[in-house]
Amino acid sequence: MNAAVQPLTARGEHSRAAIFDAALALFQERGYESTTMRAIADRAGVSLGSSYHYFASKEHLVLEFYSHTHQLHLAAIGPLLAREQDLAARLRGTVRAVVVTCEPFHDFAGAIFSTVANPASPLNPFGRESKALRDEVIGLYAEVVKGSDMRVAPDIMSELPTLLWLYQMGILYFWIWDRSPGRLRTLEVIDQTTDLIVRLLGLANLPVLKAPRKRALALIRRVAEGQ
Amino acid sequence: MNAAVQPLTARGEHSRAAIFDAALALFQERGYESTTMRAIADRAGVSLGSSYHYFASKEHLVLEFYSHTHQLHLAAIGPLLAREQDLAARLRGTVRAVVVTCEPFHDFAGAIFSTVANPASPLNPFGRESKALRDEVIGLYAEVVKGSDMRVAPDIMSELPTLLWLYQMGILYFWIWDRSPGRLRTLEVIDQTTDLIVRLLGLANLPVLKAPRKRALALIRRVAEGQ
DNA sequence: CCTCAGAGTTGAACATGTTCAAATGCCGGT
DNA sequence: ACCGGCATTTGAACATGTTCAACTCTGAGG
Repeated sequence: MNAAVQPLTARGEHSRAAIFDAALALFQERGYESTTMRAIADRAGVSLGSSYHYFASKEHLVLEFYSHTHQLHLAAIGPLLAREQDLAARLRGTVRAVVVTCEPFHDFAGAIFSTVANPASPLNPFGRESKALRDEVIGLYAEVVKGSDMRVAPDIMSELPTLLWLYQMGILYFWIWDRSPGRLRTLEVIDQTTDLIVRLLGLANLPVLKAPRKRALALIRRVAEGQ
Repeated sequence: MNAAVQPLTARGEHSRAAIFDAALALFQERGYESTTMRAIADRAGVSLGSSYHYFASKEHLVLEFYSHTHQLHLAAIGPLLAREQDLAARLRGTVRAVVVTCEPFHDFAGAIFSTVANPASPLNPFGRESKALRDEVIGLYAEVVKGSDMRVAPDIMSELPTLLWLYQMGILYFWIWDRSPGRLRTLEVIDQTTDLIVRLLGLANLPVLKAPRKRALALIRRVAEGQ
């Protein structure tokens, strides 16, 4: 699998965009598996080979799709983060916006999660190729917390954004399976879990819990240090 | 994808076993992706078509592999469960045995997890085809708890085995990524998390925590009810 | 020994992700 | 106008999971 090429001319730029747009449309219409690279190339008006010139594999089209939805997500929560100070509201709004933003892609999101979980896949969330995007999302959660009026101790803060990113992935996995109308169950679970998280953060400051807190943090660091 | 056939003669039984053995050996030697169905058929001494007669797909070979390791796991923990009464020890031993049993397959376990996570895959842990095995594993964790001297309230007990099954999957996912020598990090994490779980179960009985406990259980049920 | 139903087996054919060497288009320099 | 180099494009060829219609084998019944 050769690395994909960045377009250097307007013509190339146009081709690349056409390929991605075609892929996005076809994924939505027919799902991930049923969309063939040939069909994508056809709709984009390019040859099969050209698709591979700009995207190293079908999965890399999905990686691009991530960035795409991430941009939509950022746009969706901008106003909220600008005005709201309450951490629970910021967190709830941010995570709700994730699933709302992804809703149009719900039907094929499941297929995508499969490749995501594969350590061998370029898309896997811990991998090199997805690092840029991962860091951006983790950074976003850092901002969600820092922009609130909640005071979080430094030792917790150093792990919290990563934990929230993991939490968001868990919510997404739940959402994939959610068949309830309007995906209401996912929204409810988000409301309850974000509330729970904020409560726990409040409790963590109690002096009584100093020892357990140290223990928990050590465990979390131990788990996280591998990456 | 047609359903696979159960062998009805000794000859068929022999073919089926040869195919599975060949697949297992090749998966270990070359990994999942690099093992082709043709190579499996070759080594098993049957034709390509025969493999599909007994296993509906390459993924179904992996499902069989699950059952296989599950049997190994059961055999490994039998003595422990028979003699040990302490819940922490039972749980630690059981989960440790999972990763120890799976150790020979570590290199290709990652590839397998990918298909597992895919809602469209027959292997996905919530799906119909893996229900039998899933129920067996959940049942095993029920036994791990019930055979201990720990008293667990009925409302918790009704969710606990499923939660422990989920927990085991989380450990396996961590184990897949673990590159530490002897997979020591995974073992450490198991020790600490099983300890944590048992402590939490102890705390859950405190009258002070009655309300939060009800809330948490309601949330868990809400999350679980979809399946 | 013959028949036959059905279990078991086969390999060619197909679909689709991927590779690659060659062809084409484009542009700055002369 | 021509050329050289580079970006871009192309589609045939390949690898591999999967399907399927035809074939072979086996054992019971007569």
